Amino acid sequence: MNTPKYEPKPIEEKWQRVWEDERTFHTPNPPPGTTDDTHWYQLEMLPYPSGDSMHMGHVLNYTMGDVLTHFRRRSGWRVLRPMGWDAFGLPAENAAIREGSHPRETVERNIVAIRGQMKRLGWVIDWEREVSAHQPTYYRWTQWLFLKFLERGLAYRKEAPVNWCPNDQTVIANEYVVDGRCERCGAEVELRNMTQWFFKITAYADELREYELPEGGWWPERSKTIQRNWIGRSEGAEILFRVEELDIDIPVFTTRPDTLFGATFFVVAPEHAFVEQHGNEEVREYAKHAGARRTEDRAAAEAKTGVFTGHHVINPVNGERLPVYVADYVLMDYGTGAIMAVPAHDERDHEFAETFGLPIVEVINEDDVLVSSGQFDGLPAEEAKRAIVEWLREQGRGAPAVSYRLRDWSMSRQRYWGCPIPIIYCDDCGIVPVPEDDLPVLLPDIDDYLPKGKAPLASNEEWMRVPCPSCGKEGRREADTMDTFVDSSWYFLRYVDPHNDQAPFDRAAVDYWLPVSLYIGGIDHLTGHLLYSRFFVKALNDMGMVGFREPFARLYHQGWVQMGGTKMSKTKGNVTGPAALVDEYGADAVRLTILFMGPADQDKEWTEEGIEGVVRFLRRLWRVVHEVAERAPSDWREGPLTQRAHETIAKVSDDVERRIQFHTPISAVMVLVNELSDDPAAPDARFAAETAVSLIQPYAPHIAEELWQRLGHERLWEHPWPVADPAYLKRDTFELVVQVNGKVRDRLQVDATLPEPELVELALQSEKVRPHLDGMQVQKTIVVPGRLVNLVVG
RNA sequence: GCCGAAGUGGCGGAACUGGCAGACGCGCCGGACUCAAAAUCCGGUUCCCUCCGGGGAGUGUGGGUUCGAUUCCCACCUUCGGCACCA
Repeated sequence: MNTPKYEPKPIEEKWQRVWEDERTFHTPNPPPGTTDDTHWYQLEMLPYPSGDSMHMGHVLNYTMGDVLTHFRRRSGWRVLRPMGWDAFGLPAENAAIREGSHPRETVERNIVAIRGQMKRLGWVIDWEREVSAHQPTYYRWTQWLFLKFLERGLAYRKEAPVNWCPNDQTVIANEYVVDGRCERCGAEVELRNMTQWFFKITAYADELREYELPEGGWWPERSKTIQRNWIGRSEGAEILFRVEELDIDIPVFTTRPDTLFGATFFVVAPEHAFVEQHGNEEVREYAKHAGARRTEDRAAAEAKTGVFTGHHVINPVNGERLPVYVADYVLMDYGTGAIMAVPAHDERDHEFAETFGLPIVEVINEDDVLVSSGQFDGLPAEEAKRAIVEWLREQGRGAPAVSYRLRDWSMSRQRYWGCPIPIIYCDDCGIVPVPEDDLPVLLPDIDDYLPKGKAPLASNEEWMRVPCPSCGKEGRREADTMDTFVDSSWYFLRYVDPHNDQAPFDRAAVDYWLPVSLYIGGIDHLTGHLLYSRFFVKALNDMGMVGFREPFARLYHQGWVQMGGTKMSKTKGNVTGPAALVDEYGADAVRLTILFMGPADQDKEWTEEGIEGVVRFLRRLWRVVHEVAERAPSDWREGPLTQRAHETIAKVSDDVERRIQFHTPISAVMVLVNELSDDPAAPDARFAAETAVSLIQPYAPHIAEELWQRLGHERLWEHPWPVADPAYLKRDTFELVVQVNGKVRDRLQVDATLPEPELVELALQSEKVRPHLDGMQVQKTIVVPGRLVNLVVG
């Protein structure tokens, strides 16, 4: 027998050429009006082309999606599996700056390189649907959607304290400030008051806390909890406090209206308008310094600081005059930026009161009942909350209110490489949207795009000057660009209808495919991209543009592939790519290795050692299949491998489909191949070999296709996924475990049809069991049919 | 501080619904083939004791429920993640 050597490269190139020539992985949309429940939209988060190669984290992510895609396709489903590029934004622009080229050149070169690697890995991707955020055919519709949000009041401009990254020289969103630092570059962010565009994501705060998933959909509980933590909902009341001498009201938000009688002073945040309008020089001086500090630093301060403003407010519930302080422990961006201070029942207020010698009045006793609270005395605190708010409402001094931690999404960027915001400013007409027919507002090519603390586009006079669409007088363009996360908040809709030049997408097509059946991506995007996308879809649904309210029916987070204990990423520089490994061992081996490393949702340390075992397995599979092709009979007769093969089909199918688990199916096929190699001439060896090849195909499609051909067949990629015959999953005999007092004493091969009393009888007679029964009474017998007998003795 | 997840051989991990702990793979040990090596194949590999029949212990720690617990409950330890001067 002379089995040829397994050489992956020519085999992989051969089949990749076939798939490319035949457009094997192109999935056209079904004819309009098609309804079926056997379609699947498989999506993994799209990559940033900020470098010219992938790392092993990408390989894990996309290979998982690939296995699922093959599995669903062969199970008879119509599967959409696209790919695109998150090409705008800081990472790409910074990469271009580093290498001194234009961002467009950098990303387009990187896209070519990464696309080549993806094809070399043999992934099932419908390249005819490829989109990239930086192409005018795409960002035209990003701009169009922005205008729709503007019409609905969901995009707006305001001056507000925003996070400024001094290194990247742009505003960044709250969601991408981590521990007070820029998520991209690690620089400490500063708070700056700036006029910016925002998306009103807070309008959907409550809805985003709920998950309106379709039937069969699921999100990990952990993911939902993290999003809910981020949104942060507190129920309470808004209460008006009057400054008599100024004839103004200052609202506060509190979760503890029951403690209103215990308020002994009042505090506004340094950034509060009251300070600017009514503060004396000392107050404003304090506020200026305190307000410039980051929240993290304020929280870390050893002692409470503040200044009395000289003003007083009236407590609406008892008419007491409370001194108004400005203090930096009150934050402008939560609640109303002002608080009623109840030192007896709030730690921070207590600390402040101690420092400044302010009175402390207890209004709730140990039984959680109100005291010293006028007509509310004796009420349990929970009841008092409602009663006091109701009383305030009657007086016109308060109302129930809900406060969120979530802030509106600040989306203007003072950088060049992004989607232009389609707005024109006119001295007479104000903020004027660019008419739809004039879209896209093209991003001009400029030589000097370096960040300089203000939008680089602003210095391009020719581009900036434009007639006002409303009155025709000269206006000026918005020079900021959009946050990259705007681009990626709707890309999954564009894939469905990527070449549409009349609309961002066709509603019928989108309603057919969406929500995404399974979305795979890193958990780090939970409070950013994933929240933004859900907001977009809910808003689009309210605008009648899509027929669903959640973009992603199921969500799966792959674990980090780490090196040296930290996540592989370009910023950290600890990156290993697949290219060299693919050259040396082949794409199939790399695909198997990354999935065989362990549960896909767990973090893992990358090591090349694992690839050896996988390569051994592939060589063994190769050899055994050749032996089978040569020696096994071509007609099938049942043998011991038949049952094993059916068991493997059941195991692999269930793991992939229901459990979304990828490493145990590989083990199962290894077991089958190991047994097959013991007897490659068995009467059912051919069936076992075909089964092994068929089951490993989603993981290792090239070698599987080649071996399938050598077994005399064609086109495994469209061959129906095997189905386990239940008749073979039942065993005629089983191994009966015999326990005495819970300890295993014997294992007996017994007929599966034996009734329980006979199983007990066999157990009692076992040579290995009898010594353990000596001088003992059998008090109880437990029989688990098909498994074990436990004799309880004493 | 609040909320959540996870702890199993030398290593990655398996055991899905309370029923054989350690599948599969790595590594290691021994053997075959070879002048030799690589590759490949075969056998062994949780720990302790052993008269080689077997016996005992064992899934972070301590308790509990149960005939039976890696799995369920309670407490604790460790690690990781989210939120945190959020009123």
